[in-house]
Amino acid sequence: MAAGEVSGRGPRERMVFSAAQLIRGRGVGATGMRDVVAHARAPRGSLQHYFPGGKEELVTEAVEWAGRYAARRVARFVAGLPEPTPSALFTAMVRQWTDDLAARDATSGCPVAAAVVDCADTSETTRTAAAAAFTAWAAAVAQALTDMGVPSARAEALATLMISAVEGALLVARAERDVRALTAVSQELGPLLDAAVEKR
Amino acid sequence: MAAGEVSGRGPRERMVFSAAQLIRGRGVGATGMRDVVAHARAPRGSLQHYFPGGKEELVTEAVEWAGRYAARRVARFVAGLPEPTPSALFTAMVRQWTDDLAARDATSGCPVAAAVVDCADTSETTRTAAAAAFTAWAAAVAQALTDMGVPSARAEALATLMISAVEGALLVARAERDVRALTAVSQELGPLLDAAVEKR
DNA sequence: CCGCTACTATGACACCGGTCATAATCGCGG
DNA sequence: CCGCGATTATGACCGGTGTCATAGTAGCGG
Repeated sequence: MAAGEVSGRGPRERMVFSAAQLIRGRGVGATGMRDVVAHARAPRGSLQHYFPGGKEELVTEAVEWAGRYAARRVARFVAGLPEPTPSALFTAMVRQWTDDLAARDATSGCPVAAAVVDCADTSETTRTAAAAAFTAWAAAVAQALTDMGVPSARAEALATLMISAVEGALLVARAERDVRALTAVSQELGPLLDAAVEKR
Repeated sequence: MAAGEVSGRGPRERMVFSAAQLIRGRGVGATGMRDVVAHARAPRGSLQHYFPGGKEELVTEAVEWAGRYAARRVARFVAGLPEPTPSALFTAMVRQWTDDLAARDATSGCPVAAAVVDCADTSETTRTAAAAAFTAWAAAVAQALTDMGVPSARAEALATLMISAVEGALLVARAERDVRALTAVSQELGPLLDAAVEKR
């Protein structure tokens, strides 16, 4: 979710990416299809060609994309860790967001969160996609935790805790236009996470 | 935030309440002013009379109302606790949401979160109101924690952690139409919270 | 009854959104 | 060059939005 890269491969992929980008900034309702094609520098006629399901399809796919992205990202984080501890992973996750907030003046949040808020009870398929996104993300985190020695029973619960904390802190941080909440969460949760790895 | 009470005092107060109710369900963008007056059973003409600032004013006030409500609620929770421990307070906070989700099939979230997602970068005043709402809520929690013996330095950080965790878990729970995330968060965070009270 | 303020009623306006209909163009195999 | 499917272009439509203008009513002090 770098800066504003739009040079992804096909027009279709670009549109999905742009949709995610816009949604996470203004919410689903305020994101128009015309805005998406403009942002993706894609032809407007391609909308009804690539997304015959209309806006709902586009939004859903943007959410799915975000879920895959987050999951991939976790794997990359743990790979790049000096020494893999749960708290280090969590710090890395948080840092991604603090960097993102700083880079764009806290004008963007998480697209999945936006989709949940705006579509959870109007579009069943979008809601399901959001749930899947969270699940995929959590699975990646849980996997990383078990690899670090956390009993798999707790790993899942801790993964949802981590994701929930990040997502919530992101909300607060955006409202306050201050990274404070994110760093606080990272700080306070670290010890708890590390304490969960089984000593051997 | 009981069920669907609309019999609050004046028409103005009812409209603010209804706005919060609708916003937390469908988001700000999808909530029309006409919907609000209908839900509040208030005359449509009263809109421009009571809220000359238009939708922005109404939304902002709904957010402020939600913030006050959450803060008040915390005080009531701690008052009703058998024995006041941080984990017990957190469980009570979580339970309020699980009950709410169960009562309405997970069709509603937090109005403040919705406002952040939809208005954070379009309306400065609404964003500020959301920040104030979180701050008020956190202050109430932090106060409760210090009363329980948590050093005031950590109390603030823990309060934002609690709020972030609840808010994030609420998002996940709504997406999954399952209370799981909320209970997991409550479960995992409890010991950490209780460990923060200073033994004397 | 008057006058004044608080409130309500109602219709119109300008605007914008997603979607559809229809036609044009491209690109390539034959 | 033809044909044909994939893509793009464009304009229109319809429903819905927030907001405003204008007029009406209610209630009360004098």
